[in-house]
Amino acid sequence: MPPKVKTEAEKLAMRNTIMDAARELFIHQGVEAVTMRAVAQRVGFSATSVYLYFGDKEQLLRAVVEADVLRLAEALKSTLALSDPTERFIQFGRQYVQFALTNPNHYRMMFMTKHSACDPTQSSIEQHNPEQDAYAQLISVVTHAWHAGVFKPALTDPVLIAQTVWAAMHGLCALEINMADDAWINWRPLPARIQAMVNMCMTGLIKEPTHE
Amino acid sequence: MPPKVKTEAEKLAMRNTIMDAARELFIHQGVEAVTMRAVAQRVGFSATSVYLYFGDKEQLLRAVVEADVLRLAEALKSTLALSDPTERFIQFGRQYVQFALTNPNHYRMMFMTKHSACDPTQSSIEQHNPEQDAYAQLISVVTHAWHAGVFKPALTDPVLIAQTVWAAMHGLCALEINMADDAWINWRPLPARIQAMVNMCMTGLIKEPTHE
DNA sequence: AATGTTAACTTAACACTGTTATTTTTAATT
DNA sequence: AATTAAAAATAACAGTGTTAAGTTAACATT
Repeated sequence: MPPKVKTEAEKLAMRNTIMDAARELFIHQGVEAVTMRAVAQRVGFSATSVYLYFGDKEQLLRAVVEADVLRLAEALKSTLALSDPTERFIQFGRQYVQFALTNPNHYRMMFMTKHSACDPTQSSIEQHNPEQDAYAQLISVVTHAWHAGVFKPALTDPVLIAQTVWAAMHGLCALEINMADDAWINWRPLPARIQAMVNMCMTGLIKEPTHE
Repeated sequence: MPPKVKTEAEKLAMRNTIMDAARELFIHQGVEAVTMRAVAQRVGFSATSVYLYFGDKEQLLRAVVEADVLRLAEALKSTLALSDPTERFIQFGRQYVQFALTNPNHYRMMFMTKHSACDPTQSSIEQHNPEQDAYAQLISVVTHAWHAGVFKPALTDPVLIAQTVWAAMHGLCALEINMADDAWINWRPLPARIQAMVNMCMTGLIKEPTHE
C-alpha cells in the first residue's frame, strides 16, 4: 500500500529511520550479522525497499558510521571547554576512551572495520569544523596545548603528537574490544590499563607531568 | 578419483596444504572475501572436501591464525638474544611493528578480526613457551627489563607495562592498516609515526632514556 | 470526473555463500 | 572376485546481497 509523493523532507526522515534501525542492529549484532532483510523488516519495509534509500549495504553502513562520527564529536565537545590546556588534553583522551568502550560496536564500525575510504568532499560532516569533526578536535586540542608550551621541547610537530596519542588510545580500546575475552592473555583490569596508558602518554609527552 | 587410506601423516600434510592455500587467499583478498569453494579449488579439491579436514570456515581460519601466531613468535625470536635488556625491549617492539606492517592481512586476521575466543588448552601452540608464544615473549622481555631496573620506579607491574606497550604498538599498526588510505586524516609519514611512538614509550617508561 | 503517469512499494528471481546429505569412486581386505 | 569403507564428488538447502519485474495508489491532465 504505497501512499505517494514524499516530500524531500519525508524522504530524509525515512533515510534516518532506516539508519536508526540499521544502527540498532549493527550495534547489537555486529555489522556482518545484520541482513538487509532484517533492517527492512525493522522499519516495516519489505526487503528490497531499503535499496530505494541506500544503494547497497556498504553505503548504508557508511551513512551510519558518518552519523556516529558526528556523535563522537558531540561526546567530545564538552571537554573542549576546559580552560587548562593540559587538563583539556587529558580529559579529551579519557572521554575518547570512554566513548569507545561504552559503544564498542559503534567504535568497531568506525575504526576497526574495513570500509571503503571516505571522500571528505562527499561527507555530510564538515571537515575541520570542530563542532562536527572529531579529528579536527584532536588536532585543535593538541595544537593549543603545544602552543601553551605543555609538551617536551623535543616535540616539534603537534600533528605528530596528536597521531601518536590517538594511536596509543586506539590500541588500548581496540585490544579491549577485540581481545578482552581471549583466555590466552592475563589482562590487567581495564581501569588499570587505562590509567597506565594515560600515565605513559603524560610522562612521555608532557614537560612537567602533574601526576594527577 | 579418491585414492584410499591416507596415513595420519598424509592427512596432516593435506591439512597443511589447505591451510597454505587458505592463508594465501586470506592474505591477498581478506578473510571475508575468500570462499570455501575458492580454497578448495586452489588445492584441487571440489568445494565440500575441505570440510573433511576443517569443520567449518571459522575453524580453518583459527588454524591459519594459530600457525601465524607461531610465525610471529618466530619473527620475534631473534631479538630475544640481545643482551642489553633495554635494547632487547626496543628491538622487540620494532620487530613487532615490522611484522605487522609487512604482513598486514596476517595481522588483521590475528588481532583485528573478531574470531571466537581461543582455548589455550586446545591450541597447538604451547602457552608460555617462549619459542612459540609471542605474548609470553613480550612478558618475558618486559619482566627481564624490569628486574634489570630499566623502568621508572613508579612502575611496579611488568605485566601492566607489557600490556600498555602492546596496546600502544597495536594502535600504531591497526590505524595504519585500517586507515592509511583515509583522506580525512593528514597522516604523518609512517616512519615518523613509528619513531614518535617508540620515543613516547621510551620517555614514558624508561628510567634513563638513551635517545637512540 | 475519467484517465493516464509515475512515485513508492512489493514480489519474484538471480547468483552466490557456507554447509549438509547423498552418491560415487577406488584401494584395501576378505 | 566380492566386500567394505575411506575419500572424494555431486546435488541440494537455506540464507545472503541485489536486480528485474510487477503492483498500487496519489497526483496531473484532459
